[in-house]
Amino acid sequence: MFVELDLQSDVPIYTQLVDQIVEGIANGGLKPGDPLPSVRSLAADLDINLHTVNKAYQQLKQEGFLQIHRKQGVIVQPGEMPGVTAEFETRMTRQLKALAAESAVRGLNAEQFSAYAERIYRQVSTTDNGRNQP
Amino acid sequence: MFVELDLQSDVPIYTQLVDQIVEGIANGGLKPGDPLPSVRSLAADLDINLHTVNKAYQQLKQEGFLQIHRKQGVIVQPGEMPGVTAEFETRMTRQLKALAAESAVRGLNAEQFSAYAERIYRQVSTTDNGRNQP
Amino acid sequence: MFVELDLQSDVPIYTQLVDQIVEGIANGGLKPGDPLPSVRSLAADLDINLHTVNKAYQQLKQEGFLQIHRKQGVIVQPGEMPGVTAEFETRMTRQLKALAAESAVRGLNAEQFSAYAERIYRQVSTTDNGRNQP
Amino acid sequence: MFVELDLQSDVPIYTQLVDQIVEGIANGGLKPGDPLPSVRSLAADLDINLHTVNKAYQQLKQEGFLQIHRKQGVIVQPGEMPGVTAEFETRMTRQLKALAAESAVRGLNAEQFSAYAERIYRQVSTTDNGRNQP
DNA sequence: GTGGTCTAGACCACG
DNA sequence: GTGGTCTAGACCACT
Repeated sequence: MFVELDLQSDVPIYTQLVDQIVEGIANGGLKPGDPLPSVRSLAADLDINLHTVNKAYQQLKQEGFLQIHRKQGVIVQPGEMPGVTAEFETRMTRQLKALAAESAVRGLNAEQFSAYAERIYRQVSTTDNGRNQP
Repeated sequence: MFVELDLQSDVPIYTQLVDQIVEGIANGGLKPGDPLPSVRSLAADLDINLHTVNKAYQQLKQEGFLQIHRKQGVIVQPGEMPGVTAEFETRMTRQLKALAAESAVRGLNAEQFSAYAERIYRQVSTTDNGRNQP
Repeated sequence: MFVELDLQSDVPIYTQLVDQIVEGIANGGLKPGDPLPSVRSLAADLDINLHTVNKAYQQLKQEGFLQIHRKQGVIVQPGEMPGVTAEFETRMTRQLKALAAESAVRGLNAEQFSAYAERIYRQVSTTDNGRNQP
Repeated sequence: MFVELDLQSDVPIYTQLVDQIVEGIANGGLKPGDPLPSVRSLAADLDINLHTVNKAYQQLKQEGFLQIHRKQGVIVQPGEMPGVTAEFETRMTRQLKALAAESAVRGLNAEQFSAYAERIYRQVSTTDNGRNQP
C-alpha cells in the first residue's frame, strides 16, 4: 500500500488516510473502478484501528469518491467523480483564506502564493485524469 | 470589533480568532504596533471565555505576530513580521496538497486552482503592507 | 511518580513539573520513548488540576522533549533530543548572567562559580545519555 | 544610566532592574558607597512606574546590597557585601539544576556547561572587587 | 480512556 | 486594570 501515516501528527489518522486516498486518485495511482483493500486488511497493514479505516472510507463514500459494496468490497467511484460542490468550495475558500492571509503577512505576494499553489498541484497531480485539460 | 465567529463550526473558536487576526494584519486593518483589545474585553465582546481569547493570543505571540506586554496589553508585532519559516512551509504544503488533490479529482486543472488561490489572496490582502511588491 | 511539587513556591506548578521531567530525562530516569502518565492520572497523583499538567506537557512538546499521541498518550521524544537552540542559549545566558553577578558580589570567584555549576550538573545528570562524552 | 530594559520580556521590569544593578556592582560600575538615582529620577529616566523602581530598590535593600536613607537617598552598601546565604544557595541551586538538566538533555557535557558558566561569569565580573581571589 | 476544547470563576503579580 | 496561573467541571473527537 502506498499510504504513509504520521502517527504523531496533529492531523487525525483517518484524515491523513482520506487525504492520501484522494491524492492517489489525483495522481492516477487509483483509477475509477479500482479496488481498495478491505477495512480489515488495510487496518492490519497500517497497524491501526478498524474504526479508523472505516471512518475514512465512510467519509470518502459520503463525498462520492468511493463505493462500498457488501460483497465486492470497496472500489474507487467508477464513472464521473463529483465536481466542485458548494460544500467543497466553502471549505476550500476558508482554508485558502487562512493560508493566503498568513502568507501575505509573512511576505509572500499574490504571484508567489499562486505559483506555490500551482507547484503543489502539479506535484500532486502529475498524471492527468482526462478531463482537467484547459 | 471586526471578528465574526461561527460557534457551530468544527473549527475551534481560538483558531477562528487566530485566523481572523492574521487576516486583519494581512488586509491592513491591523497595523504593526496597533493595540488589540484586552483578553477580558474581547472575550466579553465576543461572548466567549477569556481563556479562549488568551489561547489565541498566546498562539499568535508564539508565532511572532503579536507582542504581549505586562501593562499595555496586546499589540501587533511592531517592525518586521516573521518570514516564511520551515514550520509554516510544512504546514502550508500539507494543506495545499490536500486541497490540490481534491480539486484535481473534482475537475479543476492547475491553472484554475492557482487562479482560485490568487483570487482568494487578493480578497484577503487588499491593502498592501509595503513589502509584498514584485 | 518521581515528581515532588512545592505548592507554596513562587515557581509555577507547571514550571516545576517541566523542570522535573527534564531532570528525569537528564538523569536517565526517563529514556527516549518511555511513556509518561496521562494528564488525568498524573493530575490525580499529584493532586493538581489536569490543565496544569497539560500546560507542562504542551510546553515540553513545544520544545521537542515530548511527543503527544492521540491514543497512546505521552512519550519521551524518541531518537534525537533537540540540541542547543538560539532561544535556549539566550535564556541560559540571561539566567547565568544574573546568577554569576550575584555570586560575584557575594564573594564567589570564577572558579568557585563554575565548580558549583559543574557539581550541580553531575548531581543532575548522573547517568549518561550516550552523547555527552568528551 | 547604564540600565537597559526590555519592556517586552517576560522577566518583570523590577527584576531586570535588580539584576542590572547587581551586575553594576559585580563589574565595578557601582562601588560600595556610590549613590544611586532617586526613585523618582530613575523612574523618569527609564520611563517606568515609580512603584517599579521602588520595588527593585526595596528588594536590593532587603538582600543587603543597598542602603536607603531618607535624606542622603540610595547608596550601594558600603563596607562588606552579604556573603553566600542559605537563601541564595537554595535559589542558585534550584536554577542551576534546571539549567544543567536542560543542558544535559540538549547535549552539553559537564565540562561544556561549567565552561559556559565560567565564561559568563568573566563577562559579568571583569573587574575585581578585591576579595574574590583564589 | 485519551487528549482537545470550552466555560466559569478565582487569586495573584505586575505596573 | 492587565495578563498569568490554577481550579473545577463539562463535552467532544479520536482510537
